[in-house]
Amino acid sequence: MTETAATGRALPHPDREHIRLESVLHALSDPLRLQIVRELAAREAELTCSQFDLPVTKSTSTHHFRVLRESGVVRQVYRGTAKMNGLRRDDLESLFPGLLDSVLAAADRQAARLGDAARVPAGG
Amino acid sequence: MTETAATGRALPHPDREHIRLESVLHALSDPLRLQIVRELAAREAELTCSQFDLPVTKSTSTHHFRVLRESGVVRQVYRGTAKMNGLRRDDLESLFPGLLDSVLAAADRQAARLGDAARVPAGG
DNA sequence: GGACTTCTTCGATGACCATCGTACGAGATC
DNA sequence: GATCTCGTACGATGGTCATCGAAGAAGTCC
Repeated sequence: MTETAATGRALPHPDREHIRLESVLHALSDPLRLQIVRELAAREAELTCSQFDLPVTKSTSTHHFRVLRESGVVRQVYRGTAKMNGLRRDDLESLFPGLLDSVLAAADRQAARLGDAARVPAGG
Repeated sequence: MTETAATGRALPHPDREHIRLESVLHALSDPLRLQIVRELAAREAELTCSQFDLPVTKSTSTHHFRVLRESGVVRQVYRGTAKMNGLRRDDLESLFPGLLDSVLAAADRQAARLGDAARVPAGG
């Protein structure tokens, strides 16, 4: 099958009302995690952890995804052996209107300004 | 005199183009620092360090103000023995349009939601 | 000049964090 | 069931960070 596993392992997520601004800002203040969120936003789709080309080992990668999940920025769901990551846009928008978009726009701007372009903007 | 000292001690600030989004987010991700920024924004004026009622010692306070200054969030200027703190609204707005306001609005919203009200919103 | 106020600097401390490597667990495929 | 892929868990490590207390520097006021 193709939709077997999502049932097996469940991951702990904070409820919408437990998401804290400080935690979200902290999650986004790491370059790697900000990068992850930017790609997630740019693709507007759920992505597996391994689809991100991160310059760190898998352990470290797991760590960063967990920080993003525990802060309420992303939602993670198992699909077979893969773990799908999706931005919690609705929850964030409801709690902090405009915040995520401001941060994403700021990140795009800064990337363009610093020449880090060719990463997310166009969509690869 | 009343405007003697501003000349004496100068404090290092990042130029506008050296302000990094990640550093700003990191600076804002600490509850105490976010509190400082909220008060600064609410009062729309420069405030001395001691006008903030922070539940920490002066050393710690100095530390937090320095993080805010070095990340480019606030501008600090000596005025006699006091140190005036002002939000770098223009610089931040120019670099990251809408970001600061989103964060401030998010902070107000969260404070209201969590019952931390009576702090900044009304202005005392 | 002496006392007072305001903030700084230094050293220490305990917490947290980003990183790694290795070993393991859960599904998928054959 | 063997094997492969994807991600987790654990332990270690080096770095940063928030915090404090005590001593000091800069300015103001009498």
